[in-house]
Amino acid sequence: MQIIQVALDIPLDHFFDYRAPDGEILTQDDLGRRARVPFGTKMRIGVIAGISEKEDSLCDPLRPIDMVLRDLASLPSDWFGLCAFCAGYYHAPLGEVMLSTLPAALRRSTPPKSRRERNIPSKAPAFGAAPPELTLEQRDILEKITGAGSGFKTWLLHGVTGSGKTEIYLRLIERVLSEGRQTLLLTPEINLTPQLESRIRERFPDVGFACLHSELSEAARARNWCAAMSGQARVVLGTRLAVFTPLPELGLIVVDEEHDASFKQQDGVRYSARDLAVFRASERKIPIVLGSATPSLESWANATDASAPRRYALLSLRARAAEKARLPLVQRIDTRKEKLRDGLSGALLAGIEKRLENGEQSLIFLNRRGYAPVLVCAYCGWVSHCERCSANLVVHLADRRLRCHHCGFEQGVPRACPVCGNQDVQPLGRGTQRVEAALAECFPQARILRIDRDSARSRKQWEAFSERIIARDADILVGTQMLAKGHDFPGLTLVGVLGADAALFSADWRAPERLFAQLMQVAGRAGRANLPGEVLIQTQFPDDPLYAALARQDFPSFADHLLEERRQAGFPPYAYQALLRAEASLMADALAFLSAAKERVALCENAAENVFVYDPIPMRLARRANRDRAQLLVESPSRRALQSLLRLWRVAIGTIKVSRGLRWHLEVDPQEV
DNA sequence: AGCACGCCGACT
DNA sequence: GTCGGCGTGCTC
Repeated sequence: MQIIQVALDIPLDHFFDYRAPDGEILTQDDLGRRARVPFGTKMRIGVIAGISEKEDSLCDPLRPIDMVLRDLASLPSDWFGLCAFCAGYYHAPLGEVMLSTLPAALRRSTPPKSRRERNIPSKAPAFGAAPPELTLEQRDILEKITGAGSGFKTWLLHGVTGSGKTEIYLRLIERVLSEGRQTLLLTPEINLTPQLESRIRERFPDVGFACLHSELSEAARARNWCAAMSGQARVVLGTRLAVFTPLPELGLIVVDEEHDASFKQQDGVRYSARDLAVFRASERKIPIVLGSATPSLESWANATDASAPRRYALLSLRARAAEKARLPLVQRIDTRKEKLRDGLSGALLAGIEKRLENGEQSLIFLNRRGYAPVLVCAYCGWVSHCERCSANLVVHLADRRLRCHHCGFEQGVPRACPVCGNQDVQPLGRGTQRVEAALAECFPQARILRIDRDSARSRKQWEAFSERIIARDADILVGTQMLAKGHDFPGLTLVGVLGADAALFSADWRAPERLFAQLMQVAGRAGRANLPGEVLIQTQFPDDPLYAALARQDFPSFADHLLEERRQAGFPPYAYQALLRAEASLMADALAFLSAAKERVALCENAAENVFVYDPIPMRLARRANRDRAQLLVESPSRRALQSLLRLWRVAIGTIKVSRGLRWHLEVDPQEV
């Protein structure tokens, strides 16, 4: 009798055995097909992961598969390999990995009808818009990549904004297309970078193209995913979830903005799409290009560290490619010496004034939305604290609400202090709304646009803003990191940076690296066309090496400096980490669970050798939405050692009796510790 | 993870 | 007398 192993979205490490549907015999061709199976009292969709033969007498009484779904081709074996690697490395149940990476529509029995074909692809690639002339540097880099052949190699392409990374991607894609192979292009948050999509479509108008991201409708996602799997789509552009898309003729992977934190999945299976992409390229024996103006320190170390194996090859684009455009001039404004008006220095105000006179645009970057981060009572010291979180409620004056940015709780802004009744309640600190208001007062004639998650909620709104900016229908832009990504704004010649200092002294030791990347990115918004750009950074610490390196636009020396610090401190990338996180209604329960887990490390034979286990501690945001959160860090200089401990440890943790309502999960290579 | 089974308190 | 609380254990 046939035994069919079916992967189901159940947090257990094994598959479930079924027999074939009555009167049917499955073939190897059914491996990788979806199947509807009875499970408990209900039907579920799973993936057929194994077919074997066993003598009838040895078989447990198995339930039959209800139906093998043959509407789609079978999932290919390299897809199984990728899922298995992901499950193994991130210690997630394999069935959960396999099912959660399928488009939701395919996890149901009746996937959406494939509607009329859109952008019918012709197999022969036709090329559209004439490509721009390459610079010497670009040509050199392309020669290096193509000269290395079509086998596995990881390239780290380091190039500042505007240096022409995208053109390199397009040329590589062109080449891969002409070889009859597919390209997978991963990008962080697609709604902020619609111009990448349009550039690809323009350049390759007759080539099958599909994008994959969470803003697509369920049906569209399933359709595009199928187009990728069938080979109809030759170029696939997507966010992190697209790394799992089956691509039968994959010839190249590109990860743009490879340092971006959004490549790491933050819930469910906590994988890094960038790292999985490198694995996938190595398995498929194809090249992969990681591109960034500010590579992650992990990648930078892999490409430059002389004391470690060089896993990546570094390619640098130093010059801006576009028409004689120069790097922006970065200046620091010492706010200890200057008197500020509503947080704005005279130099910055003068700079804005000048741009207004010249009909150019200014951008004020402040990574804090809302009007003010907290409301305080000047009399009794009451602060607007969230009832459910260990965080303050942010003042949103636009709609007179206090809002928690962590749990969504909100209430009206009180007229008086809820504790002592004093009327003197004041917003403390500054967010984008407050800066917008201050600028409106300073420059009543200016057209000011505020762009943050509150004002640009959808891709549509964001695009409408973009169009207004490009049409010069705005003079001053105030915004968060949303503004740092995306479109080129040709009229923009001044970038002002406010409130960046906090990241220099953050408890999160990755904060400086993120700040540098953000500032580099936002600085790159200034002066892209023929107009030279200027960046003014307001700071109390103008001598900080971060700002000094930024003023020189010198990522390599800043990265080398940080890497040296990390090496001495034994931090990643010179150590490998994993976190065990727990959350419960009571902090004591979460901590008790983690302590029990720590004790069980001793049960893991000698796998704990060379692995350091810290003590359980409350998380930085200790309480969120009425749940107390704590974590336990484990760390090792050896990835292998860490992995072998995690394998045993996870099983041992599973034996801990947990009180109802306690949740836990393991996170490998955490972003924030 | 769901979902059933199961064994003890306050209600028509 | 039952409706329902959530503790425990299983799902091929």
